[in-house]
Amino acid sequence: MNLTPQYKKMFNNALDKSALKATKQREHIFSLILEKRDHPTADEIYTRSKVLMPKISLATIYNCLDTLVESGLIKQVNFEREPSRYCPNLKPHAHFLCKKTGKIHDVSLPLNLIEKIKEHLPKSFKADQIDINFNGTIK
Amino acid sequence: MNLTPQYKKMFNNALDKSALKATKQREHIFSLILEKRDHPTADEIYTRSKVLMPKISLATIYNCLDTLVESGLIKQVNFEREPSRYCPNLKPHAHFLCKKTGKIHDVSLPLNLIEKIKEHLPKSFKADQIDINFNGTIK
DNA sequence: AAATTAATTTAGAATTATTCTAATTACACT
DNA sequence: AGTGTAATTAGAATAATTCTAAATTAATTT
Repeated sequence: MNLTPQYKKMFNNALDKSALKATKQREHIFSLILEKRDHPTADEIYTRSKVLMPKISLATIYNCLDTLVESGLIKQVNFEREPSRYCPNLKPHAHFLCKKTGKIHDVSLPLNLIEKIKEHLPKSFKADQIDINFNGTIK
Repeated sequence: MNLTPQYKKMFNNALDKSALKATKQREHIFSLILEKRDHPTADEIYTRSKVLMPKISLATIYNCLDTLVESGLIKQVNFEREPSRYCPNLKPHAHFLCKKTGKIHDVSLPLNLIEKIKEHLPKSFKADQIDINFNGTIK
């Protein structure tokens, strides 16, 4: 529940820019995602949130996660039919899901590689977002 | 419900290799996905299947789709929290979801570009699959 | 600082996609 | 044709997410 001054500033700016309010719940959830960078699901975030904020509701978790994604503070990660996960890494990167452990790992990618992939889009396609997801195992 | 001889052979081989049986339902669903290459959901496939096979059940649709994916005849495509979609294009390609129309488009990619992306994985990461998904709009 | 207003949170119900269960049917092999 | 195992089926169950409507709160105005 304690954002560093930089993150606090980032948090306020991002919400301000999207005309969203800085609430205790949003800040708490953002800080939890920053703290343990393990791509938690909404339900895991719900459990962690209740430690310090026992009255928070699951609907609020979903609402807050949506607004944090919308304001660009976190990213939503989706693998197949699994529940959505959330990630505070805003640098260009891919995700790797290990079948054995079920854990997701960030794989950083150079921006110019991502640009290169985008070059294969037809001219009329304007991409807002690109998701690169690997499935496999880690020895 | 009529596969060309090539696809029929491909269908039988793929199921054989995985020790799965060639059933009317599996063949029907495979042929529907090949026929209208529009990335349908399980529910859309259910509706289309019932035209010629009115007694087919939704559970069978899910079962068959899973076995077709498992045997490598089709690919499963997932975008965010939307229902899974299915794609018969087995060439290396990405998917582009247009926000305006909700339609998914194939974007073919050279194999060597995909190899290049994989080079960024740590040595111990063995990728079985890579999904590249764009979100955006088409003018 | 109190009042206002619109956004946010909340609990619980509702929805949606998907999976499970247990009985029936059909494929592939002899 | 008969046998054994895998697949299909209808319907119930589950899991993740969204919706609803009332209560609360943040930010703004007085």
